[in-house]
Amino acid sequence: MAPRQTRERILETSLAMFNAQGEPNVTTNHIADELEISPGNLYYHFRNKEDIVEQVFTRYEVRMDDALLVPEGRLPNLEDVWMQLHMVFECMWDYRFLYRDLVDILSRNRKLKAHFARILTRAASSAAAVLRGLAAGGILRATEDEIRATAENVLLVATFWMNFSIVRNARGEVGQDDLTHGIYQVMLLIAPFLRDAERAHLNTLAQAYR
Amino acid sequence: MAPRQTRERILETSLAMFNAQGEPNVTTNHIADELEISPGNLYYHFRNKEDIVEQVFTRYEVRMDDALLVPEGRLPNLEDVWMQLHMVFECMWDYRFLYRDLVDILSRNRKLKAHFARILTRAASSAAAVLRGLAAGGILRATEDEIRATAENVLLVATFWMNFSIVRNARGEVGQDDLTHGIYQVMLLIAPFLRDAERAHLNTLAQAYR
DNA sequence: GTCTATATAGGGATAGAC
DNA sequence: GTCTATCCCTATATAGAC
Repeated sequence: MAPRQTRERILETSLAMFNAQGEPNVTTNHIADELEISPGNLYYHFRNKEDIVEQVFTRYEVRMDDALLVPEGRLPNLEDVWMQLHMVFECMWDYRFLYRDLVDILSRNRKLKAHFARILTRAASSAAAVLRGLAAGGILRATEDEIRATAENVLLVATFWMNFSIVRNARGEVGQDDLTHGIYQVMLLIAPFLRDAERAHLNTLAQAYR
Repeated sequence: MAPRQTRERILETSLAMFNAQGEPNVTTNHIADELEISPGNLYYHFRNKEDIVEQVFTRYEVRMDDALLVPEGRLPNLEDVWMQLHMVFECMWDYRFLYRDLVDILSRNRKLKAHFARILTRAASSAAAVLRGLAAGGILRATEDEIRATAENVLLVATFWMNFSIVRNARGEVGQDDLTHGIYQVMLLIAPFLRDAERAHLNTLAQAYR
């Protein structure tokens, strides 16, 4: 088979298996079995398991960098926030293995840790910029300190929302519904600072997910 | 050596090593080495590694159950919230290995998962009760929906604060200072609902940790 | 590019002597 | 209660044939 294709299949299957079973529970042999190729073949394409994780991470990084772009040239509105949260949460969902064992995965690999920290920094800037934009547009009222603290909480809630869902449900899997709930949960962080009309509207929407 | 003592030493050392290196990275052989006992001896006292984790978890559970007790017979004030957050965060710190790899640890053990879910449920009740108490005392103003959503975010931020700290600092360890920052971060979740005087006071205090 | 076969290492766990 | 010795199994990774 063409080299590109096998390499690509390994990456796709690895991602799927990491997401389904958790990265620590997926071995190179499991991946090879699933693809019906030999372990030796897998090691022809990648130096080791960590190499696979790194390549998958790189794709995640590109995707998340895109999701974090803030629309320029105009002030953001609540619809923009909504849209951006969807982009970000869908990216997190597609690479949920990373978030499931975030500390463990990053602790084994300095490069990944540095890159993830960079993404968090970008996300913090993005969140703060959007909040400032909302304030400038009169949609939101908050001091600079409140904006900074809220941006930090937005980051934290978004980053660990899926883990929270998994851990809270005594049984049962986490699905796309929980993601939507997470988006609302993030919106509710900024709700107290919204103009009355917008806050009332948001609270009505959020009823369905409490 | 008396059986109680060796068993006790195993539990203490395991906890220390789990916290320092992460539970997935600590093997039964490592624990035995550290204690300068034989692996066979360790297995005389515990059926397997999971048994050790369960026993350590039980102690965590007792401790957290205590920290989540809400003072009865009077309305809570902000000082109570402050104190309780300290109790809870110190407990989380002492058993931080559990939070570091929460999803992974719980996914391997249904019993632990059920117990942790129970603790989260208790914590949610506790948080909501305290917020309602603050509202009843006129310290805070929020609708029932806002209280519910805020309690959920309090839970999430508290549960994953340490992981967030670890992951955000590109390098360097997490220490007790970060814990204090986490407590402020939780307080800032409820700040928007506080009476003006209390909110101003809190924001002043929080300056040091932004 | 892919396979088979295998080397190496380590972790979990037990048997049986002391 | 503790130790030594050991077994089993799995995971990573490589060598060399095809």
